Amino acid sequence: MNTEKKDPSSITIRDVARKAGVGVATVSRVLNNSEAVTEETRRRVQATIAELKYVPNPIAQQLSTGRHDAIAVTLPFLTYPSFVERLRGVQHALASTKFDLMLYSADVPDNPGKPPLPISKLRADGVLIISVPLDDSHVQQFLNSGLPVVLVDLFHPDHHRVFVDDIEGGRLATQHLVDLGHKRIAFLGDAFDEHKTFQAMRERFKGYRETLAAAGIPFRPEYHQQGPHGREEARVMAAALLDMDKPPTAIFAGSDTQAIGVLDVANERNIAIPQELSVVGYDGIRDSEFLDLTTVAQPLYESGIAGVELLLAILQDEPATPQEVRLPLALLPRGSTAAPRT
Amino acid sequence: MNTEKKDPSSITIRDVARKAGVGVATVSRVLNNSEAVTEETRRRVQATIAELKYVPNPIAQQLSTGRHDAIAVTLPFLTYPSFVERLRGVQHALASTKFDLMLYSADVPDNPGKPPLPISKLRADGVLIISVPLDDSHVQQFLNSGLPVVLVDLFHPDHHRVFVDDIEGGRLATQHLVDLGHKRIAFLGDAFDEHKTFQAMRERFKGYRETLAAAGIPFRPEYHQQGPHGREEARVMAAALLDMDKPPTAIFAGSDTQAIGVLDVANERNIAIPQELSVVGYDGIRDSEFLDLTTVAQPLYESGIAGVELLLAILQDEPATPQEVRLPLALLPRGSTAAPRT
DNA sequence: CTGATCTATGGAACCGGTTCCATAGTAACA
DNA sequence: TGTTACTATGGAACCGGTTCCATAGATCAG
Repeated sequence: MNTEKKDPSSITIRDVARKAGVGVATVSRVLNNSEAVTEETRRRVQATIAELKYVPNPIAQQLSTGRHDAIAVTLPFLTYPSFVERLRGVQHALASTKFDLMLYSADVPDNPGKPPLPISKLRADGVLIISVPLDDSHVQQFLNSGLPVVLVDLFHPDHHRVFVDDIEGGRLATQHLVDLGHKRIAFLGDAFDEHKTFQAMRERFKGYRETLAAAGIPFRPEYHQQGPHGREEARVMAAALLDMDKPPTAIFAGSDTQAIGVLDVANERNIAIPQELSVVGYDGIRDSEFLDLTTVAQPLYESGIAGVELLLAILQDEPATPQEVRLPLALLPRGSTAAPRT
Repeated sequence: MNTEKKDPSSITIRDVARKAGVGVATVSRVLNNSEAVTEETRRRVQATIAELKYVPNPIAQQLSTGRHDAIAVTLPFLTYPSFVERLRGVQHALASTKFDLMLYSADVPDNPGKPPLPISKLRADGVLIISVPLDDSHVQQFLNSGLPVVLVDLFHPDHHRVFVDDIEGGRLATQHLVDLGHKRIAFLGDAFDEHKTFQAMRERFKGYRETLAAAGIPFRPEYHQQGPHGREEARVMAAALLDMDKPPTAIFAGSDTQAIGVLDVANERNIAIPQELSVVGYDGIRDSEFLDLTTVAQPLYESGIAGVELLLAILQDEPATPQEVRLPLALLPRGSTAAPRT
């Protein structure tokens, strides 16, 4: 529909070869500075390249080499700050490489159940899957495709991954509250899903229960609220907790977003934080600092960087066994937690 | 370095042609369901394709058609919610098309002055530039490259764009404060830069001054604070305003992020909002709702959608003159503004 | 019934690189 | 000085599609 575009870069490698009086193979060698080319011919070719303002066509390079020089990144729709923060890390890490970043959203509004990406037509050398709960059939597709995959914030035994120890994180948060003297500690988080790769919430909960048990505090099922992720949804769950006859004196929320929902409710009801209610979040997003929220900080930005680095390493070596990179967690005690009133 | 990858998709169009007993041209015709192919041969070819699980190699398609089936999106590093919101719109709009999304960050920490993207090696059919202040030399490069470009939240006379009327937005915010009876109205925003395509802040300021003038309120230069963007930076500017002998009774912040910085300071100093100080923001990010911040809402998500739609339309038609799509603004009066105390 | 027109189809060129392989020229060795 | 082993280089095949162009067979008009 458009035959004669303005094409300043329609100069091909053959034009360069002809003008420089060499063969195309030699030009190609100069471009990839491979093998031995006489210093003199190299200079001549380079001069011609500069003169003609020749730029190699990346698509042709891809076709003949089989490489794409691109990484596909899938992550949930960018509604939560933690995903964005991870993506920033990915972007940063990729910026200093030759790889481009192809972004795929796993969950487009129109099409909630859609498989994250059409693997067969993926034009990338590797895939980074961040926080997208995949079910087994998708995981299998990736394994079959032979495309290198790195999971971030996800777990599957057959895949490389970058992770934090969420059980430990659950312990850190809960132990902090126990240490402050709390006995009535609630957990507010996402609903669990057995069949998915996203297990973080389950593990945080596990750490919570272990710590309660170790402290000799019985687990009270009514103190465990679970529901869809989101600030609004968290408000509803927090309200349910605070409406109880014996409301908790501390709430451990599975994410900062949810913790902020708890703070909203406390604010509405004039419940003093931390005097009347202690709140701990999880993630360490930027807002947690502004809100003076005690939280278990995980290296979000760094996880993006680590994911890229791991993927690039795998692209080179193709290791036989799944590689794992563990990132550290840190409890950041801030103003939203204190000893309970006695 | 890796000669024999597992290659389930190493079946080529010629394999299909041979097996189906037709020519490659016919297979190609079936793939692109172009021209006339007998219903019978079509079926036979399709059966063979299914049987062999043949998937066309996208790179080869790109090479021969010259298309990329990808859109490059450049935007500032994802530090502010408004950029993310726009990106979400882009992502959503692209999801229902055949186009992939290649993400480029204009401002990588390591490399602040770096040109947004290496145009020559851009593997995309078009470019969407969102909120990235470009200087003229970059704009020129794009124009020379012949690559279709759409600007979102930016202005340049030679480029297509999606925009809001920021002068009008400045008027809306200021008029709202004037109508409430304020006389001492400050403006707090980014520093201007003549040579860039990002002119929004200047225009909001222009709307502010026009409205003041129309209301017969003299402009007081000391009520105009400008500095780098950011919540923290806004706190400093807000503090300067509130430290004055005759502090403003209302502050119009050029963005919600900056307005939130103002609220921070008010909160620290126990200045009652809106009784002692009215605050108006700009953008309508999600947090503005939670914070009950009066703001001039612009359609951020929709701007991403509109940008993609405009770009795709241009890809088809290549219109001779720059196209413009204007999106509406709306003042959302909320709890952060009220009449001044007399 | 025959020549003209149309339709479905196949072969081959093409997109623009990379790389295998053959070769001419030179260096090294005996 | 003759033979061998390199080295630098060019030609051509190749990656896997799309599409131009030629052709065989079918259809139609006179």
